[in-house]
Amino acid sequence: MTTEKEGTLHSRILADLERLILSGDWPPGHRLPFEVDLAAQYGCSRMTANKVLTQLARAGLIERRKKSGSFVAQPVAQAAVLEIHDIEAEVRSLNLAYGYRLLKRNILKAAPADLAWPDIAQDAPLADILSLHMAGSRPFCLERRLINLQTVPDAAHQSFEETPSGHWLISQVPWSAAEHRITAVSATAETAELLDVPRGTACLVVERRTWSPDGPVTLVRFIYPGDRHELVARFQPGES
Amino acid sequence: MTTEKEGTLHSRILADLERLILSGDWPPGHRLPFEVDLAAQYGCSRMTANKVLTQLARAGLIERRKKSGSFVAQPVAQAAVLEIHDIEAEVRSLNLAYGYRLLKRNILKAAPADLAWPDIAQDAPLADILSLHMAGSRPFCLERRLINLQTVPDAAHQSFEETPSGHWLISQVPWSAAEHRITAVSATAETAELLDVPRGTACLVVERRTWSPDGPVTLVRFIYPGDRHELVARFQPGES
DNA sequence: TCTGCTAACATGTATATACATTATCGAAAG
DNA sequence: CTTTCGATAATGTATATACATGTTAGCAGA
Repeated sequence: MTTEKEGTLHSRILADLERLILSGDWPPGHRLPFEVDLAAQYGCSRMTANKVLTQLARAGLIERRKKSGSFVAQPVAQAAVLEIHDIEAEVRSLNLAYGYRLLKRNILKAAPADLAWPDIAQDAPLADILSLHMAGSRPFCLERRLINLQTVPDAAHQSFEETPSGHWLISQVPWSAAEHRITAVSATAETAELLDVPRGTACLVVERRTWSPDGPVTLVRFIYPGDRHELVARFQPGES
Repeated sequence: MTTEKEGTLHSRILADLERLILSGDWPPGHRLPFEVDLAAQYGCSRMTANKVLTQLARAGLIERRKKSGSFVAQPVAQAAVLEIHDIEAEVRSLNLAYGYRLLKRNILKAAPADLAWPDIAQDAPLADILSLHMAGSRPFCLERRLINLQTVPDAAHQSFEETPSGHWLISQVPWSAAEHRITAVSATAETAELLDVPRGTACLVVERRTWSPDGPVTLVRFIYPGDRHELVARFQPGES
């Protein structure tokens, strides 16, 4: 009855239930108390219990069935949150000076042969931008970006000489869905030279496709020297 | 579950606000109506408006400030969901036969020199397991795992000759927090031989640390030949 | 026995209300 | 002119209540 936790009733109930589930005391499939019982047990109203259980259900920890009650969910496939940082912020967090260099910029009348973008028509007009992000005096990351000019026509008139295209795009396109593919490759001769690493160095490749409500926006491929970079993904059950 | 039906007031307001934000009609920084105004506008109570806004805030679409109001969030740091699949399921989804081979299994009285595990005391007893996951007749992924015997003492008595240690652990340790680090490396001579790839091949390395409520559970490093594997992370605004 | 209706039960959604919390602004005090 | 302090505005949390919805169990009737 006396839970040592401080704070709101809501968070106290939440913490209690989470602990019981995460610790395994309540195994998957176990039925938790009904809303009315929870309310009685904690001396709160059913609304409060309902909100806690709803939140647990959203977090995927429990499953709710009408008439039957609420049950501890089966531990499903882990979904970890991968934070894709802004490159400039990432460099600065390493206490290094950030630099940006535009290497190439073309307007294409059709998709390039060396970078496939499945969502795009073969003859879609594209901007094709190659640039380099620097950390201090060393190359940090090579960026190759295609922008769909049908969705973002203004990109055709941007030089991207000073501003990284990613920054500019964020200010243009509101919210978007994204998909990331992460692979490893050996640096080709060209890549190795641009990144100033030995040829064949293992590199981390992050390919991101972005959509806005209006359609595909951009495909961007980042190449990081693998020994100097890592992505971090965290999984906390019952977060938020 | 939260797949609200079309009819409910809650979901109608939610859909409306989401559309306004995602479409860019309300750009980042824009202040949305106060709870009382929303309630008036939709003819509902403030509680209902509050729940909708709370949900949008949890989804990361808006930011709430007392006294000031609620504002459309900046679409900056993208947090994408990385699905960490079970290896066996992953292999089977490629329509290949899954195979497992235990290569080495030791009980250590102290942390090994070649695989750092920051959360663990230097003299902690560990199980050290090296195994290979096969897809068809070819090596798919090399797994090196340390298990903290203080948290999972039973691991000392498991041979892991037939069952991958990951499967066994899931049945032992209920739920857990995890952190993944993803990097790229060139295959060492030993790695290359085990994976049956040329020496120096770029490989994707996924290192996962797992905690249970009782303490650190396991550190595992998966090495995939980079040209045969990719990780996928998706980001959908307004989920959960 | 099988079917179909009903009653109950648990959750889902919504309302009105109350008071707590907190950031901000402006006015009073130093 | 600066600091402090309180009023105010907005959100945060909680309550009691009401009715809707979907699911199950059990009972009635053919």
